[in-house]
Amino acid sequence: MLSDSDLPPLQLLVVFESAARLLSFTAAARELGTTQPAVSQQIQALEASLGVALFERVYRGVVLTDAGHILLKTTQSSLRDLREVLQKIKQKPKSQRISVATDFAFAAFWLMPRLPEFRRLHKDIDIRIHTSQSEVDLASLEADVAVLFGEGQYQGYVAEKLLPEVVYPVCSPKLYAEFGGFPGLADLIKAPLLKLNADMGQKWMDWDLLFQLNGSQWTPSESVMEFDNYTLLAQAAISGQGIGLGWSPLLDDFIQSGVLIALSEFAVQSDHGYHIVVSKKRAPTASVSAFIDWLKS
Amino acid sequence: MLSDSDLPPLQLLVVFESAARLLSFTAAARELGTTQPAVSQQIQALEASLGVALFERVYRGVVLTDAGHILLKTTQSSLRDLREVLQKIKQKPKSQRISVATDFAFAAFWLMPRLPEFRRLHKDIDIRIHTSQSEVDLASLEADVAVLFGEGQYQGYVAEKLLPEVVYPVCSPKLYAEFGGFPGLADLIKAPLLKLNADMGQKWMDWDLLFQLNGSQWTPSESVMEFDNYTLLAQAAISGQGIGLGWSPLLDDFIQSGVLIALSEFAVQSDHGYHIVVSKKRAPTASVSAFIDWLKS
DNA sequence: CTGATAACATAAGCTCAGCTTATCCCATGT
DNA sequence: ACATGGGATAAGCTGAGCTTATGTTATCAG
Repeated sequence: MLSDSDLPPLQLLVVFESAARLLSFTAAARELGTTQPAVSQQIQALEASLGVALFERVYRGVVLTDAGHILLKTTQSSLRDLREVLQKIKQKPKSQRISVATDFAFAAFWLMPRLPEFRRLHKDIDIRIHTSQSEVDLASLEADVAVLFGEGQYQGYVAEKLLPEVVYPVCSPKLYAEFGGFPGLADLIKAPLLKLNADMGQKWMDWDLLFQLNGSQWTPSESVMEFDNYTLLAQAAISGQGIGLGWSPLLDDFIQSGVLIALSEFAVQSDHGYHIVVSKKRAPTASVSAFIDWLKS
Repeated sequence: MLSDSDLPPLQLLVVFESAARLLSFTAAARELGTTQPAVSQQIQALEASLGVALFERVYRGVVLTDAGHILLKTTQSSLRDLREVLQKIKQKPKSQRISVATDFAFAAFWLMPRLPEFRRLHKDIDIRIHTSQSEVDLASLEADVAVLFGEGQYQGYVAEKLLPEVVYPVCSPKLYAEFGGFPGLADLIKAPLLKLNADMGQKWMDWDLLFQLNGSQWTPSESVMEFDNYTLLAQAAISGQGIGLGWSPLLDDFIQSGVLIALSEFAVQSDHGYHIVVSKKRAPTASVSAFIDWLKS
């Protein structure tokens, strides 16, 4: 239904509005950076397409007809509205706010503690974080960038390794002292072990694999506490309820501050890790690139 | 302050609105009667001029960005407003209402009695009459057409003779009977004479000139009543207060109905008269031409 | 009264914006 | 693996929209 067959070239309305406001084709030409004959011909073209006189030519200028007055009123308001919305759009670049998708653990232990630094460096960039306990669904999520744990293979996306998966047992200093340390792997199972349920689809390192990679065989400890949520597991470890698996660099801050002790001699590494993932369909904006550079630093 | 340097070419907004509504450049091209590459390039030009992406290109089409949504809303309302006002202007041609300038006498005695007939013949034409007792000031009056008494010379205007000045004494049948008729000019001055003051700038026939044109010399009657307004003079004649000068065809209706008696043997004609006067600056519209044709009939 | 001035109208010529055709690329569906 | 749809891009053409030049008219000033 809406089509331009019933509209004259709209640029003619811009010229009309200027001439009608200034009541002079010569003045309009000056304002529009063109010439009087151009304005004269364009007004003529507009009047011809409408079949209505918009101006009455008088000595040294023009005056508006009734039809001209009516058209001026609407044209001025429409042009004003359009100018305002175009100005609004230009002032709010799409790249000013970026959305980041990641899992809960990375968001909680790594990103959130460090985000103030990014914000200090980039005051004009607003970060919105989408987190999920389960595997992030990239297809339905329109994030600008994702930081995901895994192998780094996502169809339609480019993934770049950010952090390798380095895992080691961690416990509180209190528990460590209570058991007199853990010189060997076999000593670990004397204490309660904190286990993350891996049935959420996440390919996380677990105790079984850690023992294998350390050249030993995992035998279930008599006391194993299971968690669905890594943050709860970490809290349990901090409060001395058992030994958990710590992922570098998620728990680095706790280890550095002495809240947790890393049993680094049992550290293992896999080919998994956290990756920066962006869509192949969109070149990253300047803001997204700035965020990615900061992640890598 | 308002200038087009801050507006993109507005035709781009027409193309944008179609593509945004249909969410497809190909469909927009069909609607606008052009081709998909043209639409693609125009949208790109618009996005480049704004520095903002308005569409996200997806499989088999496009979706709007936030900025695109904002722009669509305003563009649709502005285009709708403009379409409506342009339609309104086209439907109400300026030529539907015409303004006629004339003097009071012509308006009162000739035009107004006949106007219903014109209206019956032209139901779509609205007449607006501007009258004046003094000489009509054409320069400041923006009438479409004027009917003026005079010689027919007006700078910047085309004048066409409508009615010659034919003047004769008139009186009421009562007065005529009271004086037993007026066989000769000399008999006229036995009765009171009604005189129009000519100091208004109007070049009207007066008693002096009428006597001269009848080969006699005007000697003031003992009883002369003067009037500034011809309608009052006519009323005085009708009510039997004296003999007045009647202008054909202004008083034709009264003579025909017997309200007044024309002393036709003393009728004179000058080179003055009523003229149809139109501006050289404007070709008459169809309505004005219809009115002029009707005047002549 | 004459000449100057301002401003719109018109004519003719030039040029590049806006269109076209052709082709490429990609995602999806069968 | 092939077909299809739809946006992106390149290259070429043309006429809309501009320019310069000139004509016309009304008004003003000397």
